[in-house]
Amino acid sequence: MGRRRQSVTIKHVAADAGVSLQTVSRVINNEPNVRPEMKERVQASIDKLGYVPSIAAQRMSGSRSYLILALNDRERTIADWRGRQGVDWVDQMLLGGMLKCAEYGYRMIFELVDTHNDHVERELRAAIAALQPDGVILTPPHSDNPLIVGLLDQQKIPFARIGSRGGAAGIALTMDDEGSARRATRHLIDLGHRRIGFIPGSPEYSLSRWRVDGWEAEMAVADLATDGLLAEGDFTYASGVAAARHLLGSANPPTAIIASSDQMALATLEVARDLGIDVPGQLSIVSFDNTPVVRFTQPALTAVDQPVAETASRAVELIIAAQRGAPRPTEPTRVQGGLVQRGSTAAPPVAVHG
Amino acid sequence: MGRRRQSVTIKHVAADAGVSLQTVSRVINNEPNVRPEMKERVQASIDKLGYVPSIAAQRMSGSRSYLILALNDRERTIADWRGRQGVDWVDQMLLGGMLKCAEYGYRMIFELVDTHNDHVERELRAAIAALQPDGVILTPPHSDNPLIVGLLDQQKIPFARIGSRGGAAGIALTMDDEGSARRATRHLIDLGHRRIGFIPGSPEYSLSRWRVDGWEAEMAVADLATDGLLAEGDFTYASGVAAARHLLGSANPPTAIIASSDQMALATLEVARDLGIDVPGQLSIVSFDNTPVVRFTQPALTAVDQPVAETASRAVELIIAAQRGAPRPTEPTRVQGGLVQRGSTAAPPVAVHG
DNA sequence: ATGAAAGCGCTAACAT
DNA sequence: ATGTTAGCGCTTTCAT
Repeated sequence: MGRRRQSVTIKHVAADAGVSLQTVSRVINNEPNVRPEMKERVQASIDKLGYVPSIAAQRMSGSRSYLILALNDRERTIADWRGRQGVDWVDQMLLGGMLKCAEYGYRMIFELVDTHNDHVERELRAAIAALQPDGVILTPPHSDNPLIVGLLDQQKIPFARIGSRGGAAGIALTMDDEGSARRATRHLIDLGHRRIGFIPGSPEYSLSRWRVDGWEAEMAVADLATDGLLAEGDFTYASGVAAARHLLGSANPPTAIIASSDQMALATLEVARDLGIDVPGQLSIVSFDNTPVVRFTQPALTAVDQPVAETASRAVELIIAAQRGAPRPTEPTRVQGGLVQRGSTAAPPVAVHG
Repeated sequence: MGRRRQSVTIKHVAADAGVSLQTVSRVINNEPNVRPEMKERVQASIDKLGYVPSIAAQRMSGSRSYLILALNDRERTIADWRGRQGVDWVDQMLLGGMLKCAEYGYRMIFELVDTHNDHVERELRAAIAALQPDGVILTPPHSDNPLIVGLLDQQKIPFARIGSRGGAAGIALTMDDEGSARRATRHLIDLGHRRIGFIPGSPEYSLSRWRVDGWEAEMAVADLATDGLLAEGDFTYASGVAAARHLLGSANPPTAIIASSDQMALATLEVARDLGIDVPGQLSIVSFDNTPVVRFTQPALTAVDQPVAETASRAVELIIAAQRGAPRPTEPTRVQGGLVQRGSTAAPPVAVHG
């Protein structure tokens, strides 16, 4: 295919309005030092000609690229897509991030990078060199990858770290994991549960720990023991099966289980079914994520809703603000999720004796 | 934030290798007229310095942008995201399209455009002017929108039309809707069904008609009547409820229903439950899409799997080929889907008499 | 087979 | 408040 040239350029607008290129540029970028009447005249020409600045040219002259790069873990994301378990993390990121970008005239470009690869840094460097994004959004586990964080910091590219409490660099945002875990625990305690088990996520994710912290804190407040109630998990269905078997097969099993992912909650439900344990009659289950499928199980699962879209949206806003010179927030932005109550939680079975 | 300059440019590489900019450019673009030894030397410098060409600069000088624009319907896509019904169309497009793009060094940018808006053309023009994409992927209903198709054709941008049989312009790809409908119908006929109802999708989508065609054709082959068996639908749950009520409430109701979307199939299942009709004992259901949730219903739904990822992948390949001068395919590319059999289909109830 | 020069569309820096 | 100039990083001419 032949070369494609811009049909309407800043030159055309300048000629049409009878002003210099610079004035047009000033109008486009909302810069000061343009008389209102001048601005109007230029805007009229822009509208008339249907002029839209070329992002490539803008970027070339040292300005913004109007591109925000969203980085997700390759392995996990592809597994989610292929698995077709209805994991809608990416959709929700697009919903929040892309739409917010559009409001500001930015675009979001999605990129997969493998955290466990030796080439992470090279991959990221390549993406940055090729696209010259104005900002980067990191999701777990990238958010706490020192190689990635260090590179971005060094290159002075504003970046958001979703699911991280941050540190010296970047803009940290969390979905209030500790608070969510506390609310889930509180919900179960309020229903009368005393023995509440917890299946954590992969230790590679900081948020896994925070959720455990939340559960422990709320249990402590209610003066409830947690011994033998913390299983092991890594977000996957398989790990959920093992964890649920472990918890439910113990001498003094819990009457409620909080799982750090829908997949593990689904696994817990399945294990309970296998063991002839009625949900929610004999066992209550709360899950994390609230992906679409949890509404279709029998019973539907009570779940912590992760505000992914809202968080992505905030990340975009914060990046654009940073790009415009806003100071780096000192505290992590905490976007609070909700607890959606469904059929999997109820009062515990009546104790036979004290 | 200050201006961000490319850290390693073609100049650095040229200096390091001791050649002209031009030679480096030739190596990058795999152009002829470079001695192998020269090429090696340049490549060594590129690797050493970690050089990656700036897409913006490449685009500026009249070359490719390495950007492919995927256009989805705004209203529908946002509704899917917000609805959180597990519609994973976007995920599957990314899975197929993005990964294929990556293979060729391209990026996919996702954009929402409102087909029903008077400004479609302006919106699209703006996106094209801003991004200068090397190709565009259209999904229904954009694929058959004459305004969009016309604009793209006129601008000589290679574009794929998913879910369209095409016409004078663009590269048409279908998911073999007619064939899939035939296979679904055949599956039910083989089980012994004679009265098979059909709930079509929105008439705004050409593929809705093709599916009806497939069903009618297969019914005709088996010498079965279709009178009173075609309902009305528009893909939504609500329309599915109305259609299912209509079909199941008729004097001579079908023993099987094919729904053109999972949502309508879900609705049919719900209506059957309300009416005390056992699935699959008294009624078989086949759905279209095979989104994640259909595995979690009771019973799980037999479904036509739409090869979205594969189709997006093919679209990218065809666009890149076109961009490199390949002739436009004369026939639509047909990517065949599969029929996933689950618990919602079985033999019809035994007839009381003839 | 290689190099030099011109220019893509835009903005930063410097005039006026 | 507006205009002029230079140059971003690269590819396309057009030399050699």
